[in-house]
Amino acid sequence: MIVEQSAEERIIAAAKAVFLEKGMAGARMQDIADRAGINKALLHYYFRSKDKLFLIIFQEAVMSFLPQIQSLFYTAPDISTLIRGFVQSYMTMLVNQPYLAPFIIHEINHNPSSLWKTMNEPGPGPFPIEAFHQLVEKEINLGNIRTIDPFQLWTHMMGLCLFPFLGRPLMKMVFRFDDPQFDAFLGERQEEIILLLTTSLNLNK
Amino acid sequence: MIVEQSAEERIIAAAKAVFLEKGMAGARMQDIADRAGINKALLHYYFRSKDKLFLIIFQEAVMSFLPQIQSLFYTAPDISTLIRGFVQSYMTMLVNQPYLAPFIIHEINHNPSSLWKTMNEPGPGPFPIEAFHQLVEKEINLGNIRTIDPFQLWTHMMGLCLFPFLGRPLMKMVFRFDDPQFDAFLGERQEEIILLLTTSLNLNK
DNA sequence: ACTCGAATTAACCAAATGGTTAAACCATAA
DNA sequence: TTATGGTTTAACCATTTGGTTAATTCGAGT
Repeated sequence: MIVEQSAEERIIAAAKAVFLEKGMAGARMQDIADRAGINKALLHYYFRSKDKLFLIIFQEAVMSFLPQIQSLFYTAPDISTLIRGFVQSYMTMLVNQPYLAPFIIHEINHNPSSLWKTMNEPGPGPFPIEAFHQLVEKEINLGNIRTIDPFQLWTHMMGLCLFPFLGRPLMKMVFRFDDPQFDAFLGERQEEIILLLTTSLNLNK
Repeated sequence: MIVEQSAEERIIAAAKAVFLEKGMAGARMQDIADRAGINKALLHYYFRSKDKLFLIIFQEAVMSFLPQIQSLFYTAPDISTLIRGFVQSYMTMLVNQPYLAPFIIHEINHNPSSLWKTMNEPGPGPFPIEAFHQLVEKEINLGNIRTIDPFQLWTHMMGLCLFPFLGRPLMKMVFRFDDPQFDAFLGERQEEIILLLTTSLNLNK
């Protein structure tokens, strides 16, 4: 059954699809209108310009995954819990929205300053890097993990999880995987990342 | 002193700069012409179209780093040597050409099929994933490293090295780093990646 | 000095693209 | 029934953009 949807909602959905696939520079207002099944003028009636519409989509994209991740960094009692929780929930979310990460990263790369505010202000708030920093240092002092720069560890966690989604087509070429094979690979990857990090940090006892 | 450069060379240099910064969709032929200090018609005189020019730049970009990496994967006698050599030469190259990785990955993501051939044929040849596969299995059988899927290990190596370059602006925001701080972070990262991988693989003896 | 072909440019063109306008449509309240 | 106000559209506009043309400049060979 088809759910009733207002024109505005259909526009948002269409814009999201087009922007995530083509990026700001590659997206076309006409494409969005066609996809939403409405006249192009209606786009400008609801959202004044391409930039305005893009900003809304970008904010929505950021909000759709940052908050849940951030809460983990605030609440996790120890590194082991944080790593497990992060890897699992982050990769699950990425599997469900595979275009999200490449989109956000690409747009930030091409317009860092103007999109910065968007990521900090009202919505998600700034990333709680301090909380993570303190947790890591606490664990080091307790002798639970080896000495490591928290920034390096954060980058490990992010890079290991994100890279397969940023470079999926490239990896499919190199590995000669089809989509099912790649998805299986992603499924196995969660435990592998957790294993890699915990063994190297001396958490495996 | 200014080195004499033919118009064609200046065009290539300008095109490289513009394409790497803005991507195919965001690049403008007029920008390239201005940057090269020549008339726009001359672009089409030397290179027929934007697509043709783009393809040349893309191929040049791929060729400027794939070959040296590939040779490592062919010649390394053991995993330990491969990891050290790869991380060091790969990250050095990325530091020197920070736009390269985001550019290639983004363009492949947006046109996988048509750029595929480019990456395999004449130039670099396909990535030697088999050689890597065999090396890893040999080391596992020799008991030198723990059991691990070679594809996962490959992804670890790539992701750990590449991610800071793909997400640099994002990370600068989260870490609140300026450029010197981030570069210092990158400098320390080489040894940290090597440490992470070797400890987790039981190579630290 | 002159010729000839390659290099270079100003001017131009057609299509694409973001955006606007004025009219038409349509539900609802008086 | 008919105002009324929000919604939707066809037609249009100005600018941008990739690409072309025809003329001009320039340098090497005669």
